[in-house]
Amino acid sequence: MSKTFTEEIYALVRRIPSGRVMTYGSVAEALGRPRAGRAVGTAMARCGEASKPVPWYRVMGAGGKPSAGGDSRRPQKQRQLLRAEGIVFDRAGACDLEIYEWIPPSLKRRVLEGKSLASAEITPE
DNA sequence: CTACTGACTGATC
DNA sequence: TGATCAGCCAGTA
Repeated sequence: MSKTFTEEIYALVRRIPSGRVMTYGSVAEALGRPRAGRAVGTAMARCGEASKPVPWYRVMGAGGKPSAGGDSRRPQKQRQLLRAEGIVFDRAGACDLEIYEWIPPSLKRRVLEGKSLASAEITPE
């Protein structure tokens, strides 16, 4: 039970289906720490050291735009990989989270029980 | 234990 | 539309 927050992040990110994405903030929120988006970013920066591969490119900034973080080529590569999964980006280089953002089943259930099910219901498929 | 560091985010300018 | 500022966080030195 001493799984580190980072490991939980990797586990969740690995569950994101192809063609779907999550934001740093939503990942943190899904793990019970709505204000830990920054820590999520730090973890993604080291996902290469994870025991199993992590689809880091399926995690982007809150605006639906790929994150930079120093390397200006990463966002480009990220978009390329996501487009290969069917995701479409607008001229500003952002995708519509209302369509592609994935809501973890466990969290989705909680949302439905609560009240606002906004984006949780309009997810495709 | 304290200090510093980011692939964050929303508000401001 | 783009740059800056100030909170928030877990991991690392």
